Order: sequence, then structure tokens, then C-alpha cells
Amino acid sequence: MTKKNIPRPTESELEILQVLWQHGPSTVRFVNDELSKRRDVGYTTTLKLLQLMHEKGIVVRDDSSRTHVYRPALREQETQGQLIDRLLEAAFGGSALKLVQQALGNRRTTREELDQIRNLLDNIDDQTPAKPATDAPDELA
Amino acid sequence: MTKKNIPRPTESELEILQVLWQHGPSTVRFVNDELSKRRDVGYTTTLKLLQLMHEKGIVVRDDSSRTHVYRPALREQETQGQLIDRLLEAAFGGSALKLVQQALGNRRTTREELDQIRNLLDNIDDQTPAKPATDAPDELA
DNA sequence: TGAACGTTACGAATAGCTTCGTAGCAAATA
DNA sequence: TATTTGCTACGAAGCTATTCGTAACGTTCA
Repeated sequence: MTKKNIPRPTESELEILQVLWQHGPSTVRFVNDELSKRRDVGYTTTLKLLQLMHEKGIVVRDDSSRTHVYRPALREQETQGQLIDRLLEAAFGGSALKLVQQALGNRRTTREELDQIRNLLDNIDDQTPAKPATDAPDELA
Repeated sequence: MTKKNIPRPTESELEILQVLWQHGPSTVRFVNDELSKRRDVGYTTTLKLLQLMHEKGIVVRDDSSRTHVYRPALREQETQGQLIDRLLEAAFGGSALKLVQQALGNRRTTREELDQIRNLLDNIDDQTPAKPATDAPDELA
């Protein structure tokens, strides 16, 4: 009921979101400086992008002072979850299993990462009843 | 050296690729019928899309008979791997761990699937030396 | 004050994606 | 053979994403 109207970020928009996720609320100048570390991009390009993202509701803007400050409208996890859902539908026929297999299989993964995933699996296991529950707990840190 | 020139499929193109992956080499007619099961789409739209995909090298075409037959240029796994790489870069800062956590965490996953993933992890473990190997085996069914 | 600078707003050009109409041709059929 | 059917090719329109130039305006500072 809350996340229906937020449009899917494009690739350029994601690039900006990553800066905001990583550094918190930022000015156009700052975002542009960050992007410029990776590739050539004009200041007004970044500005325009942020303005569009604002119009779309992807970011929230504090324009109380002359230099506006932008922050993501959604938390990192929400957006990432959305994107995975999209990819799942678009390329994996909805099978999360196949996606995870693909993500782990064709990639060098460290032992440590593997262990972390195993931990995650165990946690999920604890909460996965043999029969579907009607009142599964939600929202844990 | 082999997969550099193949451009990334768009969303519509992926929809078609899924049909080809699932049913094997197909005519425009067949692909269009499949797509039509899910949504409204004109025949020439599907035709044009396949023609463009052919130009781009995303699909291969057998035009020896009047009715052309299309098949994917890349195997399902390759394309999916590519797409995951892309998403990994675009939204997860390159961390496969975060991606998998997100894919598994925010989703109802069956016990069976969890077990399959655990198996996968064990297999990877067997092949993951403490120090990186120079001659990892490739291509297993 | 006035010049230089930083910031936002806006318009426009370009490119790619998606869709479909029309034309032309070949094959099947009456 | 004449008609109908089915297929490919092609062009174009509409939309979105991306990029940047220019203008307008406030702030800073010499």
C-alpha cells in the first residue's frame, strides 16, 4: 500500500542512489563529485537527474536553504528488493532459487561469504514452518 | 573473448528470450502466440523485435525456409549471469553477498529450496581452496 | 557597488526502446 | 489462373533516458 507509486530507478539513477545510500543526504555538488571519480559527467547533468528523481518521488529534497539537499525516498533494502523482484520476473521466470544459484555459482565467493550465507539460511530455517503460518513475524533488524 | 559484443537484452527482449529458452528454436508466430498469452502484442511488434535482436546478435536466425526460425545466441545461464553482474554493479556495489541475502531474506523460500541452496554451498565449498587456484574446472552439467 | 562565482531552472538535442501500419512477395487454395 | 492467406521488410511515431547549454538569480568579496 505504500510503495506502489515509486517508479523503478534507471541505471543512472541507481548510480546516484548508491552515492546517497553510502554517504547520506547530499548536495548536487557532492553527488557530482562522487560520480566524477568514476566517469566524466557534467554538473548540470547530475542536477537534472536529481531534479527528475525528485519529481518521480525517488528522492526527497530539502530546499530550505539555497543549496538543496537530497536523500533517498526509500531505504536501500526496499529498492534493492524491488530490483531483484524485477530481475526475477524478467529473466528467471520467478525462480529465486535459480537466481541465487546463478549468483553464487558463476562467481568467486570467499569462504567467509559462504559461511555468512549459511548463517542466513539457518536463520530462515528457524522461521520456516513445515506448514505455512498465518502470523509470521515481520521486520527484524 | 567471446561475449564482448553481445549487447544487454532489454526487458522486452528478455521476455522473448524466456520463450526461446523454454521452448527452443521458434518462429515469430509461435513466440507471438506465447507472448499473447500474457499480454496484448501485435504480430509485427514481435517480428520487429526479433529482427532487431537478430541485428544485435542476441538471437540467431535460420532463414533457409520462408518462415524464419529464431534461437538464442547465448545460453540461458550466460545471459542470466550477465544480468546478475549488471545488477550487482548497478545496485549492490558489487557485493554478491548482499544480493543473495536480499534475494533470500525478503522472500518466502521453501524448505526444499533452502536445502538445495545448502547443497550448492557445500559443492562450492569443496571447490574453494584456501588460496585461489589457477585451474578451476569449468563447464559441469 | 560591481564583478565573479555557485546554484537552480529550463529547454533542447540525441539516442534507444516499443509499437504498429503498410507494402511487397510467396505459397496455398479455390 | 485469380484470390486469399501468411510471412518478412521497412518506416515512422511516441515515449523515455541521458546529456548539456543557457539563463536567471542570489552570495561573496574585492
